[in-house]
Amino acid sequence: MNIKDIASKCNLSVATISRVINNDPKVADSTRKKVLSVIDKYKFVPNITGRSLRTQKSNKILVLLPTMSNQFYSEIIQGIEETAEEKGYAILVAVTNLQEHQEIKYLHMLRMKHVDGCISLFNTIEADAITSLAKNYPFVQCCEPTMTADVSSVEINNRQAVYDVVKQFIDKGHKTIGMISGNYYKTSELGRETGYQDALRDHGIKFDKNLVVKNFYRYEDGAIGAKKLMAYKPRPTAIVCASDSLALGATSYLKSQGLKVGIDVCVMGFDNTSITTYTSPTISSINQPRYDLGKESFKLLYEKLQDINSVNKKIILPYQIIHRESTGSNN
Amino acid sequence: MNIKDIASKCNLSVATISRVINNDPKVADSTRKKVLSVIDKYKFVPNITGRSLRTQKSNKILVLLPTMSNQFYSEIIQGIEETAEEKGYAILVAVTNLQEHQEIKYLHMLRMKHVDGCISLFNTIEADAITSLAKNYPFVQCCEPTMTADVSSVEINNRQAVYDVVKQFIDKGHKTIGMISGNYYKTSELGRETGYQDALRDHGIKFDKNLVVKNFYRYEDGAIGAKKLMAYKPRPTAIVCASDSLALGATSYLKSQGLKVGIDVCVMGFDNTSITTYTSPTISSINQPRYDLGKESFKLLYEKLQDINSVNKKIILPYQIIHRESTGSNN
DNA sequence: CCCTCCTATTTAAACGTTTACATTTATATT
DNA sequence: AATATAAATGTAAACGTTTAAATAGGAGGG
Repeated sequence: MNIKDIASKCNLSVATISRVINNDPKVADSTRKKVLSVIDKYKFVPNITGRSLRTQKSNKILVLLPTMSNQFYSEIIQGIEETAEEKGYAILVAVTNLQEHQEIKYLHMLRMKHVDGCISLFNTIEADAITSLAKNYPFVQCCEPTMTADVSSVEINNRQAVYDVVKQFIDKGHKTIGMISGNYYKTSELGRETGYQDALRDHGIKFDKNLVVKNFYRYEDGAIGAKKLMAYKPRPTAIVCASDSLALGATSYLKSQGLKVGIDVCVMGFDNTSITTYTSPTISSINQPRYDLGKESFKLLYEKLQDINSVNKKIILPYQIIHRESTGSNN
Repeated sequence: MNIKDIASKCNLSVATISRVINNDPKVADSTRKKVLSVIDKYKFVPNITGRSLRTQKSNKILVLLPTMSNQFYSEIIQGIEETAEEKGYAILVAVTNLQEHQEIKYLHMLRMKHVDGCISLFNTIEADAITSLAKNYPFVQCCEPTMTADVSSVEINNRQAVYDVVKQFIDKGHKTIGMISGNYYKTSELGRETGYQDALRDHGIKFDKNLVVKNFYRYEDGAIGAKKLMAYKPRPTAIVCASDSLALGATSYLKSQGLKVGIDVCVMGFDNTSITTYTSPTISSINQPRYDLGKESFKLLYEKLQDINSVNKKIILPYQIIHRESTGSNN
């Protein structure tokens, strides 16, 4: 069943059928009604490949993830998906596992026209490559824009978020505050570390690099980080972590040492993933507006899909600091 | 740059170029070499849409997920992806959020020929619909085959897994064993509950439905379930859960009541997601071979892609019971 | 030198759309 | 009624491939 079959059943040309399908106003109401009824009767659905070939559009966009096993991305994808669907785009999710060759392979889909555009949650390729990619293809970075690359992006103000948290700690009387971070050396991570340093500086506390432990983002690394920090003299009374898994690992180490988390030592996570409420104590965290990060990313991409030469925008969305038991809150 | 351009640069017809691209043996070695060098020189990549239109194949398969926010699916998808790629298939991930209309929408991609086949991790539509779908399109169910549907599937023996766990508990002297399960009433869930009942029966313990609490699969439901079970007289000394999140919730409730998990009460989870090692105590769990579940699913799908009339197979893969602190293990 | 039989290559149709352009039909204007 | 204008519909090319069927070019046999 194709458009030709429908045409012959309607005693019309394929062009008219196509016009009805595409809501072209230049077709008589009576004709339109007849065509629609036949389409409905035979449950005809236009072949997307034929359409793609003719229009040179796939109406698909690629969403590039570093990993599937981070709960954080789930809601971002939902935000992208629902917004994209409204505009007639389907999404295709690919996972790089932080492998550059995988990333390159998937980005190739843009050049091969398998997809019309791409929203990337994490890139390992260098800034120049990103800039040139973004110049030639609809491309948006979400949460983790590549520094110095000229590209549209959506993120939160990571620096300010950690700044606020550290300031709150200081205001509450904490004098020795540690940080457990990662070793990706990417925008969000560096922003968070800068926020930490800036807050200390602005409140008259001297920065000591021994109070910042950098490693991977795994649970274990949180525990290792906490152990190192607890060896510092005087013992830190607050720790801000660059992810929830780090905060969780840190918490577990602190508990194992008989320290009361939220009383003896406060711990702040990052991303507000659901795991923060599954633990004892529950973990305070910085919430990113995940759904909206996805939604705004697609909106930016859509501008590029309409006009590849449209100006690159950098969108910053608000975050929230959520206090739970690990920072002494009881709710 | 299309196949025609390459042809004219080679002074050959498009047919020959196409043959080279598709490794057709009926082309002279010298010609092949020349064509390949030109293709390489211009970095030509065949347009997939043109090919799809002509061959009536998309070389894409759909992977249908109930949710993105379950760590469990991540590795299954990886197994599918890597196996699919070897055969030249790309995967397209879609999320139903357990909404039937979403599921129907995505399954429509099969009929619309957007994808050549589908591996589904969870279906809500009825058995007859699955059977008829599987008869007409390459379709495989992974982990959660629809009962009574005639369809290829891959899963573990859920009944046996729980049977083994309960038997181990009994062998260790436990007399009162509770279960916290879900209320999906799907194959895996019912299998797990049957395993629980059968193990009790086979070892002379009378089944009491008050020792099985059914609710959602959320963390909270684990806590609620544990609370109910702890009210039972005599107090259960072991609990087997239908998921890790339930086990986690149960554990947190037990701890809040001053009970030592792994000593006073043993808790067993299901799926062996990474969270089981992030908690204190660490949670014992039943491991499903996730990567292989994905891999074997694609292999089954591939048989269907080759011949839609090939016989439906049911593959059962092995599981492992992983003991951690929550069942008294100390490693 | 002619014929047969391969092998290598070309030709042209087909896949299912969309759309610029051409044509027909209806309506309005004089 | 004749003409101009607008609206509705039709025609045919184009998108980039693959692949039957046709054809050309040799090699080998007689």
